[in-house]
Amino acid sequence: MPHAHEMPIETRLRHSGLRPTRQRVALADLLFAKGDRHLTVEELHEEAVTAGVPVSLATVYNTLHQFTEAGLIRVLAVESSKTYFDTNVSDHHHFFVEGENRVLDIPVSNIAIDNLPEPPEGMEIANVDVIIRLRPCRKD
Amino acid sequence: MPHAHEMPIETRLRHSGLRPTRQRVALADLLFAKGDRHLTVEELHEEAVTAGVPVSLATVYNTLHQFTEAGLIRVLAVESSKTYFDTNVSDHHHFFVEGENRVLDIPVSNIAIDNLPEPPEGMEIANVDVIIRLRPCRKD
DNA sequence: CTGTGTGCAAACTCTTTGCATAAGT
DNA sequence: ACTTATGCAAAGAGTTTGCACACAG
Repeated sequence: MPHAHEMPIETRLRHSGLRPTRQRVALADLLFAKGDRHLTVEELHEEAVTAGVPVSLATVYNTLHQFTEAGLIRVLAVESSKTYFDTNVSDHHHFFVEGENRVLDIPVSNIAIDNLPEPPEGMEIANVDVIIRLRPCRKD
Repeated sequence: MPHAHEMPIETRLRHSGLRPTRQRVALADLLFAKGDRHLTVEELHEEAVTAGVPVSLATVYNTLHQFTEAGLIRVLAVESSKTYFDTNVSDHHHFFVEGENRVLDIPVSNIAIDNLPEPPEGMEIANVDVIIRLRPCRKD
């Protein structure tokens, strides 16, 4: 189920220094209304237009980057052509369905990584991404 | 040290159905001569030109994809703008230095992943990628 | 009103493609 | 000779940017 948010979107935006404009509120609604999502800019833009919010593509790009900097969403590096944005910023990992280019959450409790290696001198770990790539089973 | 290869590059290419042309041999030499590497197309192209092999950018793209299909190298999805190629196709994971955009190998023996989740019905795991993103330590 | 945000179109980066020329076998 | 590869330039996808107009406070 979609997890309840602490405060209304307007307030969350304001706290991030973002004025709650029509477009930003509409995009945030689409992003956060239906639970955790994994979207490309193109997909969100299409949803917005379909939903009767004729936002421009450039604004979707800008907005998603602003949301990312504000920590409301995060970027996923699953394949090197499109950028995917994840509305779940908590610690978790992903399945990626090859061919379909679909991203699925893996609940963090399911994975344990042991023996995390020492980062090189002068570096610290910013974050650990695990991507499990899936393909259809071959039936033998 | 660079690990010894089983057969000369010419032969490896031929076994993959690739004619050992000047450009392909030169690129393979650059890729495999100095141990495991993580390169973008641009970087390899520049190396080749510097080394006196005036190969075109398009050919580097084509060649790296052919090598990838042949299983000689593999693609890394570390960030969604450039494609990185890894000359080490064995099972291992990566550090990614943010800011510098540098990729480093993590010896596989250092990481153990427990409780790999069940893939969804009809899917099987093709491969597991772990990317540990690094940033400079903050000195407090 | 004043300062931000938005939309559009143009620019930019990375990558792929088509076709004539060159190289491999 | 015959086939495949290469190079160039043009096209294509995704993304960013500059500037005039519109909106929020």
